[in-house]
Amino acid sequence: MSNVLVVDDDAHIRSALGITLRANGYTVSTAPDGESALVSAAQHPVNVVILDLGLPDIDGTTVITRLRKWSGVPILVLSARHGSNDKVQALDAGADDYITKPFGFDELLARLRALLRRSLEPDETPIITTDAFTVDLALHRVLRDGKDVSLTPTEWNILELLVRNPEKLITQQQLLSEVWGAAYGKEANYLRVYMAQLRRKLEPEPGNPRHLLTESGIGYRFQP
Amino acid sequence: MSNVLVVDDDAHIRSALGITLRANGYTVSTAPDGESALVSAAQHPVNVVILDLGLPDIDGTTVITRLRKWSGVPILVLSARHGSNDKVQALDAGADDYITKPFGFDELLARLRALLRRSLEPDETPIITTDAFTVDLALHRVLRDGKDVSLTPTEWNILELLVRNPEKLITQQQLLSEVWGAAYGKEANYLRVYMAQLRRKLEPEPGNPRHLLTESGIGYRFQP
DNA sequence: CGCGGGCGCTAAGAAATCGTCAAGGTCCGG
DNA sequence: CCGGACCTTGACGATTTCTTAGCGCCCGCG
Repeated sequence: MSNVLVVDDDAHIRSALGITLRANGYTVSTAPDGESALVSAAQHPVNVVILDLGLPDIDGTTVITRLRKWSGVPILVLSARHGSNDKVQALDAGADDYITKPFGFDELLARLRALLRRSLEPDETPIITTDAFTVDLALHRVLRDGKDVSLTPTEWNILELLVRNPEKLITQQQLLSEVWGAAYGKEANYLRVYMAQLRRKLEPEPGNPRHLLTESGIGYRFQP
Repeated sequence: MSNVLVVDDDAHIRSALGITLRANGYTVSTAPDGESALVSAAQHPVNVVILDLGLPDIDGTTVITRLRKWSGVPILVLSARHGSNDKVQALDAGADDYITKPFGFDELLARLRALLRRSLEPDETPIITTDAFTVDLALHRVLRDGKDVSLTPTEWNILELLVRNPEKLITQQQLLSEVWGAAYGKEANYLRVYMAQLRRKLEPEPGNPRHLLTESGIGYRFQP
């Protein structure tokens, strides 16, 4: 989940925001002043910064400017000041949004979601590649020699489970209960049938598999 | 220079905003209601939209939702309502910022700059083309051999979901809950009926589809 | 060497899913 | 009130997928 850095000199606000944000699934770090905020932001990656302008050490606008020197992280400004001058300065310094106190938590959360929606990286497609074939988990697709291979639902379920755990041994029990259901603990025969089909569709040499390996008596393993 | 689309039913506000924006170097187009706003945004590229929520024809959040179906353009909402519910709904529908009236022009301009800073490139054309047909997501139109194909609302919803996720397998559950609602998880034969109709209208050879593919037991896939 | 268990492989029947058609049903404008 | 557009629903063979049984192989073991 997303990581939020809360910068505010008031310990009560830090605590309240921290609790609310954590309750909504964010991980939270806090800083009481500008210097420590900049240090904290530099030390571990942050997805969004909530920044109170009234800091004891540095001017809030300066914090924004210094942060923007090296980071493009979205910044949401909190401020007690309603004057439009402050807003313009903060926004032009590089802030992305500006809320005046008092504010509603649900509005703050909605604005946070809007900011994170923008900065969410173009979704990384989990793609697994081997010498012989390519599995695209997001598209739900398998390629071999550039052509896509059509798998039945059961074949796909087995392949997905194996491919999501590369090099890891998956026991027959795991496979059976994951794909067929908990009641099918004894039907090891199914596995032989479907592993044979998968190898026939994916392995260059089905009789001598190099990626879908058998661990005799225990289960199967996917080798990238 | 950046192109701004101003959507407001009040001609005075349109005029005042237009003058102010042009004085600041923006090019401006305007729309008095939701429908014309959507058409305008579809016809020529827009860098940012300023949207009043109180429109005469469509609900403001609906405008946002429909725009977001095909465009990632930043949206700045103007509203007379201060209630946090409205804000949350608009922001979660896809808006990027929200100002309540009355507002200062300099604040509006600063927020506009903040939005434009993030999105340099104008949005891409939301038109998907295949050998057989062309789908214009913005205008809700489908062309085949240069001729308009008329689709029913349900047909369009299905096609849109598939076409917005090219090459991606969409499960029957996804299609049913997106198009009919979450309660229709089991009515898989609706899909068969409508996929047949879509193929009859769009595929050169409906019995042997090349773009609207079936993944037996799982769902459907659009192949450009 | 003979035996048995686990595995690879095949194929046929059973079951589920799919494409297709057509018969209502509903809603709305003329 | 009627007609048309649209959505539901049921039924049918055609196709795909699942299940099950059978056979031969390899390998460890008595």
